[in-house]
Amino acid sequence: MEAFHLLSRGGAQFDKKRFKNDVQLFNKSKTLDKGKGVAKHTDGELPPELDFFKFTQGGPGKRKVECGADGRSPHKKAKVDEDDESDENSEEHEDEDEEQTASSSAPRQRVTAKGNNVPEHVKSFADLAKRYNLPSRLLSNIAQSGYKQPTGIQSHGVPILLESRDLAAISPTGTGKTLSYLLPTMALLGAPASSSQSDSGKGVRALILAPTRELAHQIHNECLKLAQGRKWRIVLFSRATASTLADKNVRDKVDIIISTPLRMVAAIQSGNLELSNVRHIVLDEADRMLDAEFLEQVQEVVASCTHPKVQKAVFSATLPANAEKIAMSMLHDPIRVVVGLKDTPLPLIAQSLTYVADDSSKLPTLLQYLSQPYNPPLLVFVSTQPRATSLAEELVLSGTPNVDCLHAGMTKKEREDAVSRMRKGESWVMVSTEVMARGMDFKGVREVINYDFPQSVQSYVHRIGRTGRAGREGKAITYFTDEDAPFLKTIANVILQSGSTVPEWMVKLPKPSKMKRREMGKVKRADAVNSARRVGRSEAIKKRDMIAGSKRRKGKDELSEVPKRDYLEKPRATDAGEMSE
DNA sequence: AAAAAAC
Repeated sequence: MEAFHLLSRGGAQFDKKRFKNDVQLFNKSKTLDKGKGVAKHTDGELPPELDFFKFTQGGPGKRKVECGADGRSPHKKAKVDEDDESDENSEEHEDEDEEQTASSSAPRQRVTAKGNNVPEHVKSFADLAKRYNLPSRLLSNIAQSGYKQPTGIQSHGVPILLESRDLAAISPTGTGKTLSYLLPTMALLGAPASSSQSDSGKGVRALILAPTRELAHQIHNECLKLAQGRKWRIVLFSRATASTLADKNVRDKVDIIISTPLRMVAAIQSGNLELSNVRHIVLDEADRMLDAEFLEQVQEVVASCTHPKVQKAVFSATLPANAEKIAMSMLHDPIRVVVGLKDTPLPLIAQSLTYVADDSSKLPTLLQYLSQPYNPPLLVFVSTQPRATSLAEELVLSGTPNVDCLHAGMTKKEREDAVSRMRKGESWVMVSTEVMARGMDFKGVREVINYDFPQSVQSYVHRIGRTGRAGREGKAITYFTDEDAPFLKTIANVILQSGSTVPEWMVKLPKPSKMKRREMGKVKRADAVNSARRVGRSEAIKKRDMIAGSKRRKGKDELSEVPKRDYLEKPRATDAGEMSE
């Protein structure tokens, strides 16, 4: 572990023996597979951005060095989606992203596009601008935001949306989905409603829905970057902004609303919102938006968008069959674009599983992990709000510096503050629930720990997708107990699929039986009842922050209270804001 | 299969 850390800073020689010992120390954990993640520091291995075979199916066993100097796979037509049988009515083309050059940081991924008359993808933003005559201001804002080459989903998805087609886009975490829908939406809106050039009718014209406030906020920020220099009215919907829209004159000038579903439903029902002029609807994290709890709300919002020509698009890194069915039924003559492998984490993320026997062994394991070098900020996922609060508290009490916590039981302000500390790099260990699992783009996050086992493959993929963003490497560790055993095989297969390795016995486990699942359900439910009380932010953290706050006012050395750990890297600021989902 | 999140 330490060896890895030193290596990742480029400061030491890779020592296999030492590394092996460390792995054994961590029980069954396979921290890194065959040097993944340290490849660029060892001789003879391709740096990840050139390692296209990471994107082939079947894990490392199949990794062969048979690509040419340009790294192109000779088997690029090989099908890897089992549900890709050809369809009489659909046109299909596949290719690997050709726009990516060897110097590009983002790796190539296989892209498939299915549907009628699929528009040709573009190779660069310049191509895009030329073909669709994009506003120059929009283009310069894209450049200003640091986007250089379109990612797979951008080069394929943006033309589809610009040609006013409906789209279901499936692209891995951290591959720039947000820009893929914001750019065409803004281009198609043409001019702000408040400008004289606009003849687009009155009222909101675009709607973007996301499952959490934090994500809506982040999308809003991205949108504002693209909007610079023009008088776009882009509203992050909240109780406060909703009430300002009660004024019809204000409402008519709004171009884009970004919101969570329930907030929209409330506004619609209050009669203060008119959606009949909406021309573009985007569901981000579409599978989440279409699951049981959100579906009705989303359907109500979509039904309120009564304009005859509404373009709809859904985006996610994961889209289980049932969610896809619902999504496709909402879309009109859709094109389905898949980048990489559906429901599969990025190969850039080195994944491992760590056995921790039972719940009480998790904390010692984590503390031991934190006592060794790690790359802050570290994101730690737990299953419930009370567990988030109490784990954060335990960590603070154990002397771990800069521990933070984020769950939906906290106040809006507490949540905003936590995200802002994270963006500033002030949080070194962030304990959180599923609320942070999707879409959040903290560029500095190199490590994710699933302290509690994820409840679904989708959850796993999204949680660990908080690292390995925009072509960077990442590392994800998942703790599992005896109780998690029934679901181990499923996650092990996902890990294998994305190019990390797992012990052989895991894949040989029997399929989880329904009996076992039911038993687990009982245990978990009892657990939930015991801790059902509403929890706020950890008292220990509040106290710590008060102390830190008063120190900050006196001087800038607010860390003098916590034990110095000079082996800790300085956390990177995580708000560079180039690319997000 | 279940918790979290949404107001």
